[in-house]
Amino acid sequence: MDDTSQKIIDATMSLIRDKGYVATTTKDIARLAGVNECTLFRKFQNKKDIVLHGVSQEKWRANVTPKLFQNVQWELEQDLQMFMTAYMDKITPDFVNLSIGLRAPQLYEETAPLIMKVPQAFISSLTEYFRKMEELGKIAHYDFESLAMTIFSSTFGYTFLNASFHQNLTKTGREEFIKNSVKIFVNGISER
Amino acid sequence: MDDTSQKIIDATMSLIRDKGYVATTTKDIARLAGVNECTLFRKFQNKKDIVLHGVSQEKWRANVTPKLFQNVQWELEQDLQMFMTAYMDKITPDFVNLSIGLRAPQLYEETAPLIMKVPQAFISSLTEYFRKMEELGKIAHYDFESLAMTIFSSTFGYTFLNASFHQNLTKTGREEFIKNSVKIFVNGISER
DNA sequence: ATAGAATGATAGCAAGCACTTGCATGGAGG
DNA sequence: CCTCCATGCAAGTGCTTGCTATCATTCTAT
Repeated sequence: MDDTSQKIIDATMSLIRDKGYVATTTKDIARLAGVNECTLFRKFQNKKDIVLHGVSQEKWRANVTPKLFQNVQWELEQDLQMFMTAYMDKITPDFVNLSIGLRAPQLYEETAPLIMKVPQAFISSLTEYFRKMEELGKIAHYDFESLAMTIFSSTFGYTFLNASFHQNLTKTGREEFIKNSVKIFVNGISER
Repeated sequence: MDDTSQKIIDATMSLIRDKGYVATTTKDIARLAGVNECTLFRKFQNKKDIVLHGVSQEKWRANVTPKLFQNVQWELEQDLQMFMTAYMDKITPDFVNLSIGLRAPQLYEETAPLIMKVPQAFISSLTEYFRKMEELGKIAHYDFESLAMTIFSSTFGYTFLNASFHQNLTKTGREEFIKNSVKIFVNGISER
């Protein structure tokens, strides 16, 4: 990937994050990238092509892989905190807004599978983690998929709400939210 | 509101839900509403004006008011289930998609406050509910705002994920999700 | 029955859109 | 020094956009 192409991709993705795909014009892109408009079409077939190159890049892609779940200590509270922190590190407000900006009918078919990968990876890995924790005798049996969905929903929900409404919705900061939520989850599935 | 204007508003809001504000053209609107394009501009000042009339209508607005929280039984598990069920009844996938379709820079200033009202109402009412439950001696003291945020995040997260990915993300159905989540929350804040 | 209001049909406006063409320029490598 | 490739520049393509103007038609209320 030459330098000019990369500048074009970066400009495109930034604009989509801020204004959405349809509202992002090729003139905008050229201006922000600091290149002539016709250069876009020398490097890429069309506007959509730029985006598809963008979403295929590591840089513009959240990298939530099962690898993230290998670094566990088999201690429920610590591990859950680590999972949530890792998710929020990867899924920044910028990334959330980019994902929404990509929600155009013209792109949906190609980009939706990519966007969906992150939640899927998180949920299935978390479910698998719980299964192993049960094997190790550290937690009781449970509907682990439903539990993973509860934990992921709240992690995702907080991330999204924060990206959309900044700090206007709650005073609860990120670390505080994670600590308190994890405590509830841990306590919530413990036997009495 | 005369019939023609209402048809125009309905068509506009449906299209925004499906394609987003920028991708929705006035020709699209006229076709779907079954009226001539120039009629749009006889009834409304411009395209944006149609949307602003739309979002001010009960019909195109989720009605999550504190009233919803008056119908409580002061029984934690039942009440939380009722809150989550009521939220998901109001915030349908259609409404979620509409909210995202309204996220255009041209509209943001005017529509964002309206969209933000729903989470704000939910969180503050829930926090208030917990305070009263403490007064009644039904639950122990806690950081209630943080707790409300955890519960709202997971409710919102599930709703949003469901609207975006349909059933491709989890097999956990709505009732099951609510029941299991509430159990964890209730158990999670109980003393042992 | 008739006036007045609402709507349709048609045409068109300027502006903006994604995208193209032809040619000039500049810088790197042999 | 020359060649070649990447890029800039200016102009322009056909099409779509939001929006308007004019006039004909239909509906409604008295």
